[in-house]
Amino acid sequence: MARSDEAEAFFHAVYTAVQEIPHGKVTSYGHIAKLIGTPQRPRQVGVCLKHLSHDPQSRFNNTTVPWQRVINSKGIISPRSQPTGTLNQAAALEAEGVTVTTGALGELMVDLADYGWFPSILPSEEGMED
DNA sequence: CATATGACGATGC
DNA sequence: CGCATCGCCATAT
Repeated sequence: MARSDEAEAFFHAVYTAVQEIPHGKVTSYGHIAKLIGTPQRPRQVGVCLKHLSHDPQSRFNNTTVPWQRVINSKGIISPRSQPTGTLNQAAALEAEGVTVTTGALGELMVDLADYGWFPSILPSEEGMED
């Protein structure tokens, strides 16, 4: 157990919330952060996905967690370090029926008005493990 | 252990 | 309404 329980709970919360995203829909890092009760840490949500295990044996990995459905609040796929991953994410989204538009600068945009998934935040619903 | 960085977001101007 | 800066905090070096 490398990470503390608190961090592990955060990771778990993020992955679980991401799995709640319906097929063919997308949401933002900030919204995920709000859903799990930490609206001040949208960056950490990205960290969780970056650390997402590639091990098919793991409970949460890049196959069981639809990380591709998580983009930034601008409706643009976050241009991380390499364009390959970004393009891979766009391809995965299109495979689900999500239309991805390529901007003049090569930014991959998704129409949040059509594919955005922003459920109401009910504290008694997400934070019910009391 | 101190500094830098990042798959973000809000705010200032 | 686009760009600069700050805040947030786990990881990396």
